[in-house]
Amino acid sequence: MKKVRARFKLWLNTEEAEGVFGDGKWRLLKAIESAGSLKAASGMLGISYRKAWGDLKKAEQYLGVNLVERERGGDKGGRTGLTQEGKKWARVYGEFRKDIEDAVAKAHKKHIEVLS
Amino acid sequence: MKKVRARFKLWLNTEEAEGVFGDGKWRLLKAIESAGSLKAASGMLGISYRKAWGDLKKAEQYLGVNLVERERGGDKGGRTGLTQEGKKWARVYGEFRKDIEDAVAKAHKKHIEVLS
DNA sequence: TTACGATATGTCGAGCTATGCATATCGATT
DNA sequence: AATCGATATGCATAGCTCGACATATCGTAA
Repeated sequence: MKKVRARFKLWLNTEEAEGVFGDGKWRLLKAIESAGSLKAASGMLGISYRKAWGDLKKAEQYLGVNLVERERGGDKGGRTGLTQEGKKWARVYGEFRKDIEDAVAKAHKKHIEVLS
Repeated sequence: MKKVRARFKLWLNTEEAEGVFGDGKWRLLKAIESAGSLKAASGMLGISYRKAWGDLKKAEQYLGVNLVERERGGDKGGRTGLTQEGKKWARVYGEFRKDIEDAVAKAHKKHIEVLS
């Protein structure tokens, strides 16, 4: 048997929609926080602005939470930053995800590695 | 904030290929075990025979393990059942997955539900 | 008031995955 | 040897997601 590594994907659903939050949107929030704009954030993550914008809209719409505050115009064109709610979501989801990451590593050692 | 449920996806990679085993292939093994044939198993799972066959081939090829024993011909046309290795994989992966499922439920309670 | 750069949003096409369909092969039973 | 139903496998198509492209809008500073 060859050596295998475990991978996982984590996300949140509401009754109306699937994938309203997950690793991608979590990374997006963190990137927005450090970059100060949606455009810069999408560039950092290597995804299209179009997708980043759509992801953000979906998350806010279906969670029913304002994650970011947006400003249009101005000499810098505009900006996007996290609201308090957005910061909370970034932090809480990060902790949630970390717990799962640890659990996967632990379970992999316990169950899968012993097969080798 | 609306009510959210956590979902996850789990899979295994080798150095050569991604997704060589995971929930889908695990369910396939279990279905083969109870159905006694690949055709019946794919029907049970609501996936095409073509996909079930490809998934099985991929898993065996990249794990380097014979998961099933196949028989062609005969009055019943043929059959497919699990090898000892296949049964072990079905069991071990099931336990692995269960640990993660529990961890996700627990972490969801701990981190996400409190946001409501 | 003009210019600039980011937000906002629709649309078409590319890439990937699964499905449907077609065919070939196999072998115990009749 | 003829049959039957499952395995084995290629290919063309449908469906879906994401990205590229195209605009429109906004508001401060020069």
